[in-house]
Amino acid sequence: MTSRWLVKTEPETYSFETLLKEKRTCWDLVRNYAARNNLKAMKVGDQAFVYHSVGPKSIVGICEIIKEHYPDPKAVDEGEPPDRWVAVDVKPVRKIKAPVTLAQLKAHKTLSKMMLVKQSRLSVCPVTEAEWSAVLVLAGE
DNA sequence: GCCAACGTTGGC
DNA sequence: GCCAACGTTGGC
Repeated sequence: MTSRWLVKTEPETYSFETLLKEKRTCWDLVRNYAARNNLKAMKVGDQAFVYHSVGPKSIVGICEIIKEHYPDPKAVDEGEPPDRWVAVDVKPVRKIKAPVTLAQLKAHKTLSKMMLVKQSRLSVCPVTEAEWSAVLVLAGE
């Protein structure tokens, strides 16, 4: 049973375009327990929307989990216990046809209830199957 | 740049 | 273990 997710990133730090170029990356630096728990629940093969949290705030693409959670190396470098913060590895799947903005999500009956909208501070959040397909519709797919 | 909402910390 | 104070984040 695969699940759907949404991960946020600041395009200046790490954009979806960079992921497309690099082909895979370590999704690290999550420092929030709720988000961390979501990372831990991710399985290989799960897909996630990639959301740019600055600039035009919008969902821009899809990535896939290729390695399940392991200790975040940067957190360990900083002296954190290895079981505290985790990272996963992801690869890009594709760019979506048209980015879906936060404003669009808020205006949508189903998507306005998304955890991304409700709990804006959560950087890794689950997406339901219904939300997943509704976003793709807005993306023109 | 401001302010509201949320998370985390620390004192009791 | 609770709650107030503080710090940080994110939307506008």
